[in-house]
Formats: sequence, C-alpha cells, structure tokens
Amino acid sequence: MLSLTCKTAIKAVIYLASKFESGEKSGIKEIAEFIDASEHTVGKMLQTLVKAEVINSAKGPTGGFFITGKQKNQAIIKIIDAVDGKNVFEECGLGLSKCSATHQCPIHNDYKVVRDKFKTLCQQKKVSDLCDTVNDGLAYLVG
Amino acid sequence: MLSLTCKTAIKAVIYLASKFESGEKSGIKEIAEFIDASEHTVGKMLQTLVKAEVINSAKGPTGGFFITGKQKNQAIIKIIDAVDGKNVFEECGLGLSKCSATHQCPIHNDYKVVRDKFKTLCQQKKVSDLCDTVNDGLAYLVG
DNA sequence: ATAATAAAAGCATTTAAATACTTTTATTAT
DNA sequence: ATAATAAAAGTATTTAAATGCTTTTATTAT
Repeated sequence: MLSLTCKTAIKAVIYLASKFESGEKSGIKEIAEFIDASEHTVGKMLQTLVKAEVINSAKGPTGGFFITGKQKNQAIIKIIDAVDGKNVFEECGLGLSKCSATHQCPIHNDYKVVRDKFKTLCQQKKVSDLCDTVNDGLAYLVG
Repeated sequence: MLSLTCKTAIKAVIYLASKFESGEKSGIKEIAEFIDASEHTVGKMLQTLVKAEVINSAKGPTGGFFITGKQKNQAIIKIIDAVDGKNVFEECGLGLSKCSATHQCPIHNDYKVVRDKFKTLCQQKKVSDLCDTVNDGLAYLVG
C-alpha cells in the first residue's frame, strides 16, 4: 500500500518526535542509523517532509531536523500525503485506472471497505501516539 | 498490496472463467487484449498459474489456456499465493523484517486488522463470484 | 571575516519489476 | 510424416524506485 520511502518517513518522524521533549535537533546520519535506513534515501525524503511542513530543518552548525508540538500532534496521513501523494487511498484493487461506484472492478466494494479502514487508521493515529508506544517499550522502529 | 502482475493474473483468470461454459480455450494474445495488459507479461504469468494448477494449458493447434469447474470455484487467494507468494498477508505496515505480536512496529495491531480483513476477502471471493459480476454487467476488467 | 557544519540540490548508479524478443517444445490437423 | 500452431522457456531491455555521490547554499561559532 505504502512505498518503502513512505514507511521510512513515518519511522523518521516518530524518531524526531521522540526528541521533541529535549529540544534536540537530529542530523540525517543519526536518523538513518537509528531507523536502519539508507542515509541518502532519508536525506531526500526529509527534504520532502520539510517542504510539506511535516517537519522543520535548520542549516549550519547546531542545525538539523526537528518537529514542533503542533506537528507532533498531526496524524500520519500527513506524512503519507507528502511522500506518496494523495491518491494512495483511491487506488483500485485490481489496477483499473478508473474504478468507482459507477464503473467498478469486480472487487471494488469489498476492497473499498479495506482501503477506507486503512485510511481511517492513518487519519486517527497521531505521530505522538506512535511515539508513545516506542517510548513505553511496547513497539520498535527496527527489527 | 498486490503486484501489478498479480492484479493482471486475477483479471486473466476471471476472463478464462467467463469462457468455461462454452469450453473454449484462449490464447495469450486474446487474453492480453481483453484485459488490456502486456502480452509478454500475461504469457509469463499464465505459465506460473499453470504450474500452480490454478489454470490449465494445452499446446499446439486448438490449444490455449482454460479453467475447470473446480478451479473456477477456487478463491482468488490461490492466484495471489501463486503469483506474489504466501507472505503478502504477513508483511509489516512499516516495513520491519520481523514484526509480530512479540516484537511489533508502532502500527502493528491496527494494521493487522486491515491486512487480515483483506486476506479474508481474498479467501472468500471465488473466481466464479467475480466472473458473475462481470457477466451481469455490474463490474468491468478494464477502464 | 573565516572556517566549519549541516541541509539542499542536482546528477549518477543500482535494483527489481515489468515488458519485450527469440528459440524451443509439444500437439494437432492435414 | 509434415507443416502449422501455440505454449514453454530463456534471455534482453526498459522503467521506476531506491540508493549513492558530489556540489552548492545557508548558518553558526570562532
């Protein structure tokens, strides 16, 4: 459903959220190492997130990437929209270019239920929620 | 969730199912044209389906691909298992290589619900069910 | 002002999926 | 038996995503 880069993006933002309390900024290398992803992929993707105002950045010494309290309270769908685009949640289950109630593929109705359920999940889960599970040792970003 | 080839496979099998009554066999070109897919991709993929006994084939003149009554009554998960492999329904929502109840990613529980719902859909929908919706003009294989 | 630091940006390479091409094998009708 | 047909199989190319590398720009501390 989501691209590898998008999954990496969600993990990176969760990591930044975990640094919110301390106010620390994080560099590309540090983030990539922690979430076990390619440094270059992470760099490109973080730029995308900055442009979409999902996270922030500062250049120069003491610079790095960081997140605000407001951004921490955003749902993860914001990350998905920024990285994979808005029509992730509109795609046909059988790959038809135009699949809707009026011209549908054979699994349209059932697939829509699943897809919508995933969308709701992405709309409801906040970055802070996911960050909490990691902080509490209930979930992990690698493995 | 599913590869393009797998989506193509489901459409191809539905097409073959629609030819079951008449007993006609269908060639690669005919199938590819009807479902609007690459002839070469369809050829390779049909071989995979034959090996997995999801469909049948016959070489030579009057040969082609066809489906039996028993095969028509199979669930579409058989097609998915054959083309994309069995662990489509085990994959982690955030791309962790090992994500389970004991070592989970931050969205594991919610994602599992969605994934399992999709799996159930694929286990319940028979080729014949999908074929019927197309025959009845309620659904399409192209567009 | 200068040097150091770190993100931003542009371009190149790699990888895997999809698509394309060619040859081989089996089968059927003549 | 032979020729025609169509799947099977093997190899090659293309495409898009991911990854890698290099240069540029902005910022901060000295």
